[in-house]
Amino acid sequence: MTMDDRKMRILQAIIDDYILTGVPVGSRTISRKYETGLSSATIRNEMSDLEELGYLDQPHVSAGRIPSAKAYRLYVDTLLQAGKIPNNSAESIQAHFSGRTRQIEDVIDRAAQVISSLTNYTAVVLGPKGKAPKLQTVQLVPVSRGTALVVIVTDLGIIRDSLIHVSAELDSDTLYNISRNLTEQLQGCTLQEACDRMPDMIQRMRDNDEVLQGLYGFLTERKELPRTAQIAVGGTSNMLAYPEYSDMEKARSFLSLMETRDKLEDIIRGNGEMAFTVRIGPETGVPEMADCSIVTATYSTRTGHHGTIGVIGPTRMQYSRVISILNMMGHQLTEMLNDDSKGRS
Amino acid sequence: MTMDDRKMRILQAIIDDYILTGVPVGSRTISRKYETGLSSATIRNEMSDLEELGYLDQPHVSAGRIPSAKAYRLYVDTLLQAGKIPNNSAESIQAHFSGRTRQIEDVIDRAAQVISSLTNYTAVVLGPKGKAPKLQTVQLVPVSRGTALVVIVTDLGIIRDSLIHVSAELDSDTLYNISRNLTEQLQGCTLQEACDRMPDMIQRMRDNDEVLQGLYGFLTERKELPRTAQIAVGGTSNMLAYPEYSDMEKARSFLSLMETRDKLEDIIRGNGEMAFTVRIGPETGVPEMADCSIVTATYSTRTGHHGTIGVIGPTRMQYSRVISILNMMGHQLTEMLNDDSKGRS
DNA sequence: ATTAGCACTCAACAGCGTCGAGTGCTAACA
DNA sequence: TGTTAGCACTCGACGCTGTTGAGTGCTAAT
Repeated sequence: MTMDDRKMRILQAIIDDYILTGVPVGSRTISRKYETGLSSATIRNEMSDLEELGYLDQPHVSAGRIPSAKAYRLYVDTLLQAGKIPNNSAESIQAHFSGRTRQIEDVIDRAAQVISSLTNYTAVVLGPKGKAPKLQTVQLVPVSRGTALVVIVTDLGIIRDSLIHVSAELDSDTLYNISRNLTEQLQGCTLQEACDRMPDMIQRMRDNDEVLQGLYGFLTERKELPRTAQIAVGGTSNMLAYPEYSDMEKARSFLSLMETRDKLEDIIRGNGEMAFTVRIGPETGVPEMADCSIVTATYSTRTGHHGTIGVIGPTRMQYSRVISILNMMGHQLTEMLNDDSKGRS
Repeated sequence: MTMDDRKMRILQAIIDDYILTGVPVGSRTISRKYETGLSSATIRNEMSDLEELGYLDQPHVSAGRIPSAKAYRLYVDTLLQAGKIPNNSAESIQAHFSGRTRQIEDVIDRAAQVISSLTNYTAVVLGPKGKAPKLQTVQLVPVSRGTALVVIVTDLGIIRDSLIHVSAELDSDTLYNISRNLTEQLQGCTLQEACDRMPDMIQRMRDNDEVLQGLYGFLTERKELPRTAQIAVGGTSNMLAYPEYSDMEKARSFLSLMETRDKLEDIIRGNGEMAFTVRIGPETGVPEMADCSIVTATYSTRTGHHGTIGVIGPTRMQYSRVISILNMMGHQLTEMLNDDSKGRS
């Protein structure tokens, strides 16, 4: 027995209906609402076949069928092949980003909110990441007598700042000179390389021992922390609205997963820099998400780093809608982050 | 009829038991577990009195009693009067802050996590706020040809940064000179004052028109945004574990409240700078939190600004434990933020 | 190949009795 | 007068039962 066109259409109808209602769908429903040409009995036979082929599951004998992960996979694949991604709601996404100057954190945060409110699922947005960021500028800003703020600008645009102690005598000008010196010597280095070079520099620049030591300590601490990358989550409460999560225990474990940002980042970041990823149920590799799907898209910055935006929802997700929205949002972010007049990367 | 000592002890016992179990408590339980000297019948009479006085509610006639908000209020008040705040777990809080250099955001975030994991309730931590922050330093850091990063340090320590456009000719030194100039003129101003002065300055410093314009735009946008103050939430999923929230709809509205940071800030920030606040049930003024309590404490920075830490839990919260933990944490934060060698304010 | 008909299955739901925790009242007691 | 024992009563929780309805699978007819 093999998959023919009619089976395909019936499967499609079943999936559509299930996505809509969330209730196991029976042969009668399909015959009435979708495939008008056939009687329920015929549909029944086809459904029986589809079950044997692994596309349908039956919660129990006298209930309707629900699509299996395999069915969703097929569904999504044909969806993507056909390029059936509607392009509506473009302007509405833009409308949500009204302000002009924006920090990357704000943008990410906002994006997560917009996506979640547009989709009614949970949205996750990850900041840009990729090859090791390169130093562009190092600057020491005097704050008060004896303390200075370290500002480090990388091509990722991530500013890491921290107070360090400096001797009280160092005035603004001196700090500036040190900064220029440092910038010249370290420009283009990765954080790692900068760390490696510091001991050497400390040797040479005897005078400003204390400053450099402080900076060194700062760098060694920060260099291994791309972990605390920007991550924003929106609409976690949306998931509770779906009957899939009417089980409290499930809901709890899901929410607590959303709270542990580290794990969440691993899950979302996932496989590389593909434009799209759709992981369905078990494909997510996360037991807590056995009946969730994750759809991700990427955006990129001027400097060639990639960020990820993702939606987490029940397996019976409105895939085409979600993919469309993520698509739009990806473009929108890429645009915003590459256009300096509006934002910064 | 009036409140005597025995009634008080019985009420105490009822509250303790209810906090422990979450189940309406009956006269028999009290007679057996707590007030061994009296029979259940006596307790019953007393409970009947307590109900009449408004300290107990009866979910239905043949169930036990549960404490009313008024009872919790009395309970907490006597608790605070007696100064019965245990001082354990001090070291354990310290242990959770291991790293050295820390950004305020990290500290806040971490604090929320620590509190929520220690209490098993939901924790909210607000960054410092108070009188309008005063400018300390303004610095323009060159990023790439034609763009510069604005770094503004205030006595709140909040660094607001944004890219602005500058003419490509301006090199690092020029930017530095402008920065020094700006710093000299604006030091000690509030953001508002700085905004007011800018037009004047733009007149005078013709040369650097573009830079100042950009800065002006930046300031006007930022000055009204103490709203996006730092706020961190931890352990929202904890609440789902309490039977109070076994109702999905309630849980959802609670979670969605936790997601709208603006409202949340208003709720937590609450009344001024009192060392402690305990708001019980209706006292919170938030309908979604009709059966929640909110306990808050404050911490302060070297510069006299105050931040707030809060715990949100069911009305039958372990008040003494929570208050104790918040107390410790408040001290800990105050200490960390005032000690420059460990953190920065 | 499709369809109509029929027997069968099973979750959901409502009704019913039982159980047990808890109350309120009254009468007896110290 | 305050305390206690006893008893009738209430009411949610639980388990059992029968009914209903959606849905299937099979078979025979078209």
